[in-house]
Amino acid sequence: MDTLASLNAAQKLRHAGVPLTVPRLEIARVLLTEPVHLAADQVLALVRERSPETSRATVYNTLRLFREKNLVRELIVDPERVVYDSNTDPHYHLYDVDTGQLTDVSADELRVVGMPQLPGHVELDQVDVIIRVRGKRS
Amino acid sequence: MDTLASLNAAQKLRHAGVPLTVPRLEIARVLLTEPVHLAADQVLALVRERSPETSRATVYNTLRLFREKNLVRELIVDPERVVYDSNTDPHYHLYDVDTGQLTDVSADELRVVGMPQLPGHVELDQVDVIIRVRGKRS
DNA sequence: TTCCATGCAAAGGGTTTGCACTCTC
DNA sequence: GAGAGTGCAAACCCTTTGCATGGAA
Repeated sequence: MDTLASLNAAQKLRHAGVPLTVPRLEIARVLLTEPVHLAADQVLALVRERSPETSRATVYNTLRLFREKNLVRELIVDPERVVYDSNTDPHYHLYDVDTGQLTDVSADELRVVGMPQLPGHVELDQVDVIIRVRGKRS
Repeated sequence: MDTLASLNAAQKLRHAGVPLTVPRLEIARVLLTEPVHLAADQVLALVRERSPETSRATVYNTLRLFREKNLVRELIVDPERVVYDSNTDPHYHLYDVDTGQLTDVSADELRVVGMPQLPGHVELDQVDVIIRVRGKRS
């Protein structure tokens, strides 16, 4: 239900300590009410369906803010564009390089074994696993 | 030794079925004589040290060609630029998001367990693992 | 001569920046 | 009224493209 979904989005923003504004709520509604993989331009287009005056800069600013607050995760799978993933739990990805389709792979299903020891001056940020597939060439 | 290194590069090109040209040899010398991680612009700069007339377009064309011939591997770790890796054996990467430093992690050391079954219409291209680290925030 | 490769410059596309305006506390 | 957030447009940067020239088979 739309109202409930919007509520959840607002709650997530508050919980993350993000001051509420109209554009942020609209972006959160698009991005944070269900698990999605969206590029910035797709977010902009979806937000503009309801708030046509929303600016590109605001979307980019907000996406950066959401990332800093760990509300979304950036996926670097394609040099063309960054994809924002609203699932911030540890998980991995299957990426079809032909279609651009991204699919989650749960961390239960797939594990990374034998993590190397890290240099002393750094700490782990995150582990990305991208299983790249393509249409069969037969 | 430079002559030998260049020879190896030329041999790799021949073995891959890539017709030899001066720019290709220069690029191969930079990229294929030892394991490196280089962005296109770095390749261009290094090549121009010896062949200042080399064009950007030729470098990009050649990098694409080398990738198609599996002489190099593209690493998508940073939305800013694509990195070319002259190590085409299966292996993974440690990436310092603060410094941009890339380090190889061998496939002996680290394993990906529990590969999901792929949809019938696709085939595996490659598996990327990027361990993202950052400087410790004391 | 035909085709491929190269160089140069300009275009393209995603992202960021500068700046003025508005709103809020 | 100070600071944050927004919108608009232009700037930016990496990469690709168009096109004319030059060489190799």
